[in-house]
Amino acid sequence: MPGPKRSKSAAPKKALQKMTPAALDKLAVVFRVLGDGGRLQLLQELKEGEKTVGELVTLSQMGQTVVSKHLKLMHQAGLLSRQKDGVRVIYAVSDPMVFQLCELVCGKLNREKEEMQGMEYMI
Amino acid sequence: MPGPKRSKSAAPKKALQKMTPAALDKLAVVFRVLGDGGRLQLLQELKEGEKTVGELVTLSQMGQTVVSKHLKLMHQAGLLSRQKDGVRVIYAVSDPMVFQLCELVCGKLNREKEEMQGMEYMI
DNA sequence: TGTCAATATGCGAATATTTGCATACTTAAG
DNA sequence: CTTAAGTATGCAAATATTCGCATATTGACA
Repeated sequence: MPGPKRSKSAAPKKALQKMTPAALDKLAVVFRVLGDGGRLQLLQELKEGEKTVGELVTLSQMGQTVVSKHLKLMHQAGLLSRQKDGVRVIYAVSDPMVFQLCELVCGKLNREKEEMQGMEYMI
Repeated sequence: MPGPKRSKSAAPKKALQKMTPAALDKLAVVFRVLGDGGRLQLLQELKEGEKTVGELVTLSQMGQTVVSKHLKLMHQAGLLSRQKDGVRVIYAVSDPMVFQLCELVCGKLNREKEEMQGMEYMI
């Protein structure tokens, strides 16, 4: 019996409603869509305002096909709105929440970076 | 020339510092780690407090190997802390920010769901 | 030292994602 | 109707991720 250093009962306190696996999967989909540098770059460009696919291709230096597919994915995930203007298609961020998400994570990453300052002599 | 319905200049307003592709990739990694239902389930269990690998295996119904790997990934991403207790290993959420992230996204998903209410007769 | 429990890791199969070419679709204009 | 610009899509190759078995590692204890 590996030492009783830690009580076995793990706080069955509140019985807070847990999300079902299906709900967690939907949540995961959104995170996965954000989990690509190229898509984050497009979001960054769209932060300044709505843009057409062509404008995003120019700005991002990515191929037209790839940009189109990234935009489609983000639109399907509900992150972007889509509006046709003649032959062009204008995409825009549909909910600024995405930027809050990025800021939260960036904040954490920056905090981690700071913790590393002055540790140049670490083994 | 497809109609000038929309001005060509796309607001070169603020020149707000954009993140480099490398920085965006680091951001993307964190989102990707959150982009898996199994890992979100583990985070959900860990919300109640630190737990050992074995406890998480029991709670999550996932295989030991998979749980161990998910935990390793989240630890590498800086989401979990890791502490040994004899032969056991105790994991805990290292920054409650992850729950803010989940709540933000869940909020959006729920808003979308509500918008769908009363649309039973949609085509 | 030998054994057992808890956790981690190497490896391969299954699966999913990303990318880009070629091409199809759509709309405006001649 | 034909053309051209802008965007989307089918497909296949490259790449990455997930999963689980078998096995290695670690620590406690006899």
